Formats: sequence, C-alpha cells, structure tokens
Amino acid sequence: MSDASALIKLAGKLGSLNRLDAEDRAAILALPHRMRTYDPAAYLVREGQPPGKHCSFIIAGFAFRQKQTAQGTRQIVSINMAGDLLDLQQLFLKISDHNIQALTRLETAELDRAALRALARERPAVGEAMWIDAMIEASIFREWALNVGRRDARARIAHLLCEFATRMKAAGIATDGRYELPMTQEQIGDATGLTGVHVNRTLRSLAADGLIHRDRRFLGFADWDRVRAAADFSALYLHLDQSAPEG
Amino acid sequence: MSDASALIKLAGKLGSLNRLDAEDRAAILALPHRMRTYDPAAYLVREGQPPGKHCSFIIAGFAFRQKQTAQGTRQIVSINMAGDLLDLQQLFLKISDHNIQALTRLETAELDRAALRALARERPAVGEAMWIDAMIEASIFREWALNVGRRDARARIAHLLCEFATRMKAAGIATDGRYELPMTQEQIGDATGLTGVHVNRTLRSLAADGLIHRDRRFLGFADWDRVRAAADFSALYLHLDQSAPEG
DNA sequence: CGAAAACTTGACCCAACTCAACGAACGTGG
DNA sequence: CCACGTTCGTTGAGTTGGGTCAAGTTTTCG
Repeated sequence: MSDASALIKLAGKLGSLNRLDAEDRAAILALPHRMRTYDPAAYLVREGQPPGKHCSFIIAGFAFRQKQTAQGTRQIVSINMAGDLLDLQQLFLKISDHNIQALTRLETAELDRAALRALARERPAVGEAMWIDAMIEASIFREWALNVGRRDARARIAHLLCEFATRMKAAGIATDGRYELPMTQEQIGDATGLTGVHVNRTLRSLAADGLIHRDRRFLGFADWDRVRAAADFSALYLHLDQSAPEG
Repeated sequence: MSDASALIKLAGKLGSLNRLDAEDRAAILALPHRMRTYDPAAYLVREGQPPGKHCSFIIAGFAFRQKQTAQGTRQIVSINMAGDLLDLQQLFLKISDHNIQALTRLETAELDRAALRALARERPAVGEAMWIDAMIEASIFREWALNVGRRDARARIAHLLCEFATRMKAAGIATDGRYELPMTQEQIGDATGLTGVHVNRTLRSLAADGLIHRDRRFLGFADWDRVRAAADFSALYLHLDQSAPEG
C-alpha cells in the first residue's frame, strides 16, 4: 500500500459522499500524512485526552469505538472498517469522550489534523463530505441505542450481523451472503449489551434455526430476508443513498 | 418573543461554540426565518421522509428524538431544549433516519435550510460552530448507548436526571438542584430502555433512599455527589468546555 | 507443542417485565 | 368552577430473558 493510493482512496470515499471538483481532489491528494499499523486492541484514541495531531483513515482492518462504566463494563458504540475516517467525530472538539481501539490488525493513513481542518474550511465541498460522513456515523449511534434499548438478544445480534454484511458489501470488502466477523463473542456482547455466554447461546440458536451458517468466525446468511426480518433491519439509517449526490 | 431576539439567541449559541466575528454574527442575524409553535407530541421530523425546507431552533420548550422497532417499541435517543438546533443531524442528508417530536409545547424559529447550508459554506466559523453542535449531540448518542446497554435501571435513570440537570443549568433554564422533568414515566422508560412500571419503582426507590425529592414532575437533588455516583455520571461527554473556544 | 484465549454447556438466580387493578391529577366543556 | 373522562402514576403477584458461576473443550498462536 503506497502513500499515494491511500489518498486516492480517501478522495474516492469523500467523492462518494459529496460532489467534488478537480481542485477538491487535488487538495485531498496533497494532504500531509503517513502510513501506520496497529496491533489488535491497540488504542488509537483515549477518552479524557485531547485529540492527537493526526486523524486516522482506515486502509485495511477494523476498529471500534468504546465507552466504559465505572464498574468496568464496556459498551462498543460502533465498528469502523476500511474507508472510514476515525476522527471526524472530534475534529473540532477539545477532549475525546470515547476510546477507539483496533479490532484487528489495522492499517491506517495518519492525516495531519490541522491540515484536515484547513481543508474543510478552504474546500467547502470536502468539508461537507466530511460532515456527511460524521452524520452517518451519528445515525449509526442512534440505531445502536435503539438496538440495545429495545430489541431482544436474538434481534440485537441479528441486527449487528445485518449491519456488518451491508456495510462490508457497500465498502467492497465482502461479497453477498458471506463474510468473516472479526469479533470475539465477548466483543459481540459488548456491542449488543449482552454477555459473551448469552451471545454464544443466541448465535447457536440462530444457526439451529437455519438463519445463519457458522464456521469459526465466518458467517453465511442462509436467507437474507429471514435474517433481516428477525433483526428488524432496515438499511435506511446507513444512508447509502448519499453515494449518489444531488446536483 | 420577537423574531430578532430569536436570531440573537442563535448567534449567542453558535458564538459559545466557536469564535465568531462581526460578519459571522451579521450573517446569522440576516437568516430568513419565522416563528412557529408545536403542541406536545407533534412531529417535527418523520423517519423515512426527506428533511423539510426549514431547520428548527428551539426558543422554549422541549423536544425529543425517537426511533421505533417493527413491533412498535420506542427508544428515545436524545432530548433537546431551548437553544438547541434540531436539524443539524441531517442538514446534508437526503432522508431522515429518526423522528423528532415535541415533548412539551414548543416554540421554535424555523430557519431556511438552504440559507443555513449557504451560511455554513460562506462563513466557515459559523459552519464549524454548527459542526461542533452536531458532534456534541453525537457524543450524547454514544453515552446513551452506554447507558442503555451497560447500566442497571437505577443508574440509567439517575444518569438521565443528571444529564438533564447539567444541560438545563448550562442552558440557563434551571438553577441548581431543582427542575421540572417534562416527561411522563413512560417516556423516561423509552429513554432508558425500561418499562414505565419499572421507572416508577426505581424513582420511588431513589426517593426512598434520599437521593432525590419528588413533587409531581419536579425533582430536587438531595446530594448531587451521591446522585452522580449512583448514576456513574461524568459531564465530560457534554463538552461544556467548548464554550471557552481556543484561539 | 504448550499456554492462553476463545468457545461451549449446564445449573441456578435475579432484575426487570407482564398483567391487572386502582388512585391521583389533569384538562376540557358545559 | 365543577363534572367527568382521560392520562398518568402506583402497587401487587407472578413470570422470564438474560445474567452468573463454573467447568470443560476447542482453537489459536508463539
């Protein structure tokens, strides 16, 4: 993965969210940056600390956002994958309010934070694309609050699986109906407000009912519509329609 | 409430989030708008529909954001009060992904959406203030996901009460230690992922333990630190420090 | 190959839910 | 300003989804 191709990916991502002209793209391709790798579980951002001097753009691998209670129980509030910008949520905030950790081995492009802020200001179309990206993730937070607050264990987990499938397909990472879920059952529990033990039972129940097939962490959907119904899943909140910008 | 004073309030709100110059303020004060009132439970935004031509700025009263499952159970994902901009979450999105309803009788200033988008583009400092406002609410969504996913009923409800107290004080609506919570116990349940019945029992338990005093919907905090401890509440996620902008 | 991490399963428990009834407060119209 | 219907709050009894604890088993990885 060369430096140039990282910025090309970034330009492609932002261009899919808002119409960009040649100058916008040129400004993106001129961003100061460097490549970086994280091990699984490594922290990219820590709650309570000021944001660092750089913003991470995921080239490969997965990351997750997480908060903890005083008793140490953890809630994962969203998952990020290749093509996601991790620091837009706090580009203009003074303190981080949550943690970001690598879920798998993670390859990122570190963009200079000041340069990104300047870019948003000087190239409004790029700034809007960044805004849209951040707003879509805010929508995901809302859906997760609904998921965790009002669905039962089976629907919660099925919903997570559906979101993963939909986003990975949209990001070009996975093809239809089959992918590897890069999470332990304990992490699935942290994302759904359940315990690892109950996640295990629920996944087995979903498989026993023929909704999914499991092999290690590889998941296959036997019947997308049945899983979708069990999950109460609608992709509306992912705003995939933003990919076809209005004039 | 005159029209002019509504825009002055808006300028004050945005000015508290980012440093604005005289031209920024002038541009805010020139925004096309009109005053509007909503009855309790009236819808301002409906999931699945494109955002309207206007953006609402709350002058008085309370609103809430809400999503529902297919079975009809509802999750309130945040509460808004005087001084809040309601439509920033979808200023650049094509479809609304959640509902917004009036919680009480609500007075708003309706700002022209296109004018607000143009303002964000032409006056970057104003655009950044709007971004910051939207990002702070995204932080609230994350905290609510943690609240609903990982705290027990007592902490969840205490947390909601603490957030309300803190935000109302910051917004200048309530003074220390006492305010009216403009929600039914059923609505508190929808915000915390509990049933109205259990909210009732938990509120009474909090009162019985001397943490709070209740009179109708008026709430008093007997001992802020004890409630805060029971709630596992830290105001970090509200980003009140943004009010003192950096240079 | 061996240790650590992840997954699986069973037995038991409890926080929160459901259902149901009733009392209190509110607002609305006559 | 009172009557009354409706919404909201309160309480009890019984149920249950998911948690806890504990002991294997399998997989991963150095």
